[in-house]
Amino acid sequence: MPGFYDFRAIEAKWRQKWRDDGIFHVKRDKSKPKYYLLEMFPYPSGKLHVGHLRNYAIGDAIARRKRMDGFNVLHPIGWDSFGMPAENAAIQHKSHPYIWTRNNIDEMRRQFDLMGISYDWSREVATSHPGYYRWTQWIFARMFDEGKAYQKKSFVNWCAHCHTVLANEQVVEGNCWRCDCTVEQQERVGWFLKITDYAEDLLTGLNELEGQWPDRVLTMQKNWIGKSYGAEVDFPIEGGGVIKVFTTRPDTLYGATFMALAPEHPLAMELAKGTELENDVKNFVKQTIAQDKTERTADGVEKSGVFTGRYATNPLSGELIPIWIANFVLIEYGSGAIMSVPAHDQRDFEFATKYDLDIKLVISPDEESVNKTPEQLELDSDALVEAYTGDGVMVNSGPFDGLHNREEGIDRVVAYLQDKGIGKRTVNYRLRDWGVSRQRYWGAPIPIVHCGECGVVRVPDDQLPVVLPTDIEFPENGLSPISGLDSFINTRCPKCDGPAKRETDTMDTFMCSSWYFNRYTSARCDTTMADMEDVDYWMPVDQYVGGIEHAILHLLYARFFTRFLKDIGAVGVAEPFSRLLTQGMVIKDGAKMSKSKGNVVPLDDMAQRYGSDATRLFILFASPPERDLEWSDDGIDGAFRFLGRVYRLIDTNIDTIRGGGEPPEGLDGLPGNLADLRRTTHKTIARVTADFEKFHFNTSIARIMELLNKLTTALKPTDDPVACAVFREAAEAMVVMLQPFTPHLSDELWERMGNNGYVIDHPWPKADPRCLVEESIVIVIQVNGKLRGRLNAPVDISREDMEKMALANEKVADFIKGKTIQKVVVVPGKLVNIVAR
RNA sequence: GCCGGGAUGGCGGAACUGGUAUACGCAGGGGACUUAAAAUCCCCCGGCGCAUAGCGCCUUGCGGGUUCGAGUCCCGCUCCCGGCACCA
Repeated sequence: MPGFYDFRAIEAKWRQKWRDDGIFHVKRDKSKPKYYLLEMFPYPSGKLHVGHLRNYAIGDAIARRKRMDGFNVLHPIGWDSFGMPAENAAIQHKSHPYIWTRNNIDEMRRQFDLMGISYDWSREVATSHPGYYRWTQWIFARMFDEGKAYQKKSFVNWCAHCHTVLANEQVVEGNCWRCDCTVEQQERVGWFLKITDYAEDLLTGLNELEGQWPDRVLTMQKNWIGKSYGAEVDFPIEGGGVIKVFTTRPDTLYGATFMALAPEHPLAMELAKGTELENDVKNFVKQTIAQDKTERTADGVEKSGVFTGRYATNPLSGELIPIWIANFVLIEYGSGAIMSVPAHDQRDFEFATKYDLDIKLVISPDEESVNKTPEQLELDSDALVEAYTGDGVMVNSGPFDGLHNREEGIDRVVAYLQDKGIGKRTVNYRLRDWGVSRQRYWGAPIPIVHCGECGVVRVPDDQLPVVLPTDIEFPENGLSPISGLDSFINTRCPKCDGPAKRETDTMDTFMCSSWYFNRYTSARCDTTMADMEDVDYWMPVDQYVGGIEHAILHLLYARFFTRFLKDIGAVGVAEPFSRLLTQGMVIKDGAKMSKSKGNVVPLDDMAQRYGSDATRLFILFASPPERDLEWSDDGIDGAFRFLGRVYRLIDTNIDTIRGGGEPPEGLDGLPGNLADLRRTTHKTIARVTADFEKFHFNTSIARIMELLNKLTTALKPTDDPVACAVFREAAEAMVVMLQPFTPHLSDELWERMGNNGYVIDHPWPKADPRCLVEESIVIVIQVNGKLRGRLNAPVDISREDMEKMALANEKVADFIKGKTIQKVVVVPGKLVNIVAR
């Protein structure tokens, strides 16, 4: 049946051809500029829905377009296939995570292929494959050797439901990022990566990403790293020892009237030992630590504390100040101890008021305060109803009195401390080391052996990978199956060959995803993590596409890994992702589309009803990429109708189109209607090209729809070779520009129009400036800024003529009747505004 | 509380650098084709008013301002979304 858009047959046919010809298979080729386009690889959770598709449809459009621009495009895909859902599903179905994962990967691979995404499947990786995690372990080993991976006992985030430790980045508002359960603090031994060694570098690196990454991602990372400038100061404890504090306000040191330790601080219990307050302290510490962190740090929670019975000396004023333990002091920030300046810090103020501690004003907004007596200043302190956190003149501060706190005070106090050897200028970061031990099974084993003789020994490179045993059973108690698996645990020490035990914790899966983009450059390399020549050719990723939810997690970790890998010479770049696009969520019925919400639209259904092309087209048309997208079942109908119209128009006029050769140059000599069509064709090319550059796919598609509307009215059966040529040019431009969105249909129509090869290998069309020339222009006429008429005028009309034409206009006359013309504004080639009052 | 982002027809969304607001699509209405329906094609479609082939007024969350002219710039609000939040 002519004109019937048989998308099922068309899509199957072209996918087969692409596969047979291996057209997405790329090789390193130094004669061509490279372009590395990457979408964040998925966790293989099962069936894909249209919400998932968005990420890949955006990436594919860019990858296809770049190839048309002559780039050697690397567009790979793989699977972030270690992780808890597989393990949980396996436990539930009495199966094995390996089976579950493999089945899901097979299913998702099929669906990606069904969508016609231009992946080079020969580079597919799966993080749970020993050929991959061998190199994750290898990187861990390098980190161990460089002192960047270490073991320590500390308070860690524990999710009882998931039965594992979580990194700080994986705790969202006190809850587990996966299961949303409350996270508790537990003291445990675990492995950490020294991401803090890179804090400064990760921060300054953000500068070069400005304009290339979304601002909000940069801001979020900056806040997360949380750099602050200040000083480290030693406070001697009466009776021996010192307490180190970090402060951003050395200028207020004279006002420090007490100290406060975090309950977890090692000195907390020790100081109270032997005093009559020992029991109170013990109770308070126990109670506070037991409290979960959200509760303890929640908004409006009252500050509370307990006196240790001990004193320290304020190193500047020489006064003895009491040492307290306070719930609002955090062990993980700074040194876990603070100097408290109630007059100038709101928290300290509240605490001091509650426990009746001294408040000493040392910064005054009022210049005259310098001349006040100590008694008067004391009265001022008593009069405070809240902390004064602003700037001013230093008072009550010995030799520093009279200095402006910020302009001079901070520097002078720090210089003094440094001089006396009791403090120094320093910066402090909020970023903590990354805890990577997981007490779960389905992850890469940490390549470490514990030997009674040699201690902690890393597994030598030639014994990697440490294979995750697959012949396991899940114990009832929720523990990892390998934690009690003797055949795995018992081994020999690589150093002394004595009996030793394997580490049974596995790695955080974010480690697996922190370097995968390197692996794609030489996915089957078995001598190293990635072949150096390939990494050098392909890295960095030119355009990364993914969800905003990884603004900190994955994107920060990957930046850290890349810096480390550069330091050891394994990669050549420090920043892995030159440009980042974060796509919005797909919303249905007011909520993010997700399996757990039960509002998913399965991809298979859409492919079956409308085809892959229509599904891809709609998801790119409905909203610009960065914004959220409201899924509409009716909307996809429209996309499908549009493709049907494209198909029908070309199919039913195929002879006319095929009759056209190269159109003549420019617009000269073309009859009006053809000149008009040709102008539209080239204008559309110009606009689609520009919009695509900015990834405004929605408007790109809208322009192509306009071209179709125009061509539908213009295209008539004819033998005239010139007309045929103009029709053909329009039809081809449309089909070629649709290729990044609807590749199957484009190739089909391209072939029918008598062309060889694939559209993706055809260059993106160029707008010919000679075809953009307008015959006449519309001049807008306004009176007092209001639209009163439009006129056709020659393109080269002069300002004077524009003004004359406007004033001669009847409508204008009506509106200026009885008024005086005060001014005439002429915008050449655009508009005339007559100001009459 | 602090830091971002946003608010445009019934809906998703357009609008270059301050210069024709509502492109494109959806939904809706009317018509053609058909025995009928689907599909397709054509027309209409922000609101109000009137002397209704037309004309006028109003309209981009609210209130001001700058300007010949503001969806766009400035000031002050409201609401929504996201991030951070006792960070010393």
